[in-house]
Amino acid sequence: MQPARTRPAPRLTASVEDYLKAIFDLEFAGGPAATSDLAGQLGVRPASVTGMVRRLADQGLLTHQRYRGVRLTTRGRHAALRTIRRHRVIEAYLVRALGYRWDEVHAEAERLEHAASDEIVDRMAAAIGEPTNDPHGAPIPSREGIIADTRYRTLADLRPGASAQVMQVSDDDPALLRYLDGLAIRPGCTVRMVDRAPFGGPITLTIGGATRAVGPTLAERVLVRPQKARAGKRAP
Amino acid sequence: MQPARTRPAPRLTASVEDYLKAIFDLEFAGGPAATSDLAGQLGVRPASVTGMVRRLADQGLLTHQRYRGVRLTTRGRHAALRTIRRHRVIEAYLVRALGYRWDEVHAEAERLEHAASDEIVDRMAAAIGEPTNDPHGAPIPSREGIIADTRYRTLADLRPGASAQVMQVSDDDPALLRYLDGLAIRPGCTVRMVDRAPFGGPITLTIGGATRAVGPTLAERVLVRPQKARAGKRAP
DNA sequence: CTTGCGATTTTGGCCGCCCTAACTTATCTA
DNA sequence: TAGATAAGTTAGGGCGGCCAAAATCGCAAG
Repeated sequence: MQPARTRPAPRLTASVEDYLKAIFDLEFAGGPAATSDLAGQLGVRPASVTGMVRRLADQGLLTHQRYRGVRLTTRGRHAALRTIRRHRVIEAYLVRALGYRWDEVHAEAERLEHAASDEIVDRMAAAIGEPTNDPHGAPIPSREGIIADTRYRTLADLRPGASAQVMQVSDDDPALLRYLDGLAIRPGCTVRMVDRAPFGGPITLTIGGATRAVGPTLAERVLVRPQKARAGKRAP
Repeated sequence: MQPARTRPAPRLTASVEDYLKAIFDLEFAGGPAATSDLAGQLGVRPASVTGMVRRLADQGLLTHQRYRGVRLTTRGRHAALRTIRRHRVIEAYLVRALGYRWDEVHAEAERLEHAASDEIVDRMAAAIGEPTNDPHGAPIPSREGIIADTRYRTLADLRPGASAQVMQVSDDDPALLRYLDGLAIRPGCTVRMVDRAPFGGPITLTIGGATRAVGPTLAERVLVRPQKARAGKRAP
């Protein structure tokens, strides 16, 4: 109600925060974010994206080259990281403090991230021991907006015989998460690629001694860090 | 994005929830809620209230008699009570689980109540032992929308010599809450009216053995339940 | 019964954010 | 090099939610 004197954080709308998050993700996946990709990610029409992009460019949150996509400015990136921090801390808190399952938290956090203050998010983080990653393995940006930008490979990239540690899984599909849980695929676990059939065929893995077959779409959604081959681990 | 098949809870906007809450409060304070009172409570212009009221009447959440104020329908009252439950559970949770002070929670809850699901609110309530009242003493509606409607008096109504138990204090002014805290006036404590000066003069009380003087505006914001006089309590 | 005043409503406008339909631009391929 | 196609943008609307200004109503006092 009162006009801000110094406007430290002009409080963006939920929609704006969603756009910035989506642009951040697309930029992370490589290059500038395209209008149609943004539209797909956000569930709106490309025309709506064009309109919003113009407003965000006016506010200095991103730069836009017509027909060439958008890039976040420093301000835009910081705003995106604040929202991402809120989202991921909330996810972690829901699991660790309120007993949610990892497949239930994304939707809830998607709404709470726009309403929760930085204050409450910091308190949540403190209450669960300042986690560095959300329940799906995604890194949590610091209060200052610094995020680990480690690049992982997907499970689908592993060569037969290679072992890897699962680092992160995609968080937005509850059914996928429940399925992964059943397979015991979760951040921190170790998997070994046994065989990869061509033409989108099944991928055979061992996870904790058990052998499982999964499809390529699932494998692409699991990020891993390959492990150095250790001679004599299993067959001396 | 998908059209709801059965629409169990059509998810109201934050603004609509605020209107319903405000109408509920005004109705509780007596009679139908007037346009200008609503405008004052919500911080908007009367013209805006008229417009919104028309929409809410169309949705069957309230009835409106032109120039005569509004009343909630059963549906509207239930929606209001769901929001109030969310608000008060969140306030209680912030204090009991995240270490907030009671003067800090109102503003935070005011935003979170519109984003939090009934699910998370129920989990919060369970985590802190299903509280029946929020930190300021206000009763928390049940999951089914039932709320205790006990009517209290204000501290200003007490006669000299009368004792009372503090039941509830108004929650929306942080400075008032901090001041009350300093006076040790909080729900559950016992106060005794010593003297009441006329013409808005000071009100003298004893609280836990200490004698304090407060103004009438403060006293009107403290709700109490008068106690039966017990002979020989202090002066046998 | 009339008049005046405060409360209420109507009117018209603005902004955010979304849509469809139609048009423009970039790029790829024949 | 000229389509064809995909991607992006413009134009024109709609709805929610707010506002100021103007018109209207209810009621009480004369």
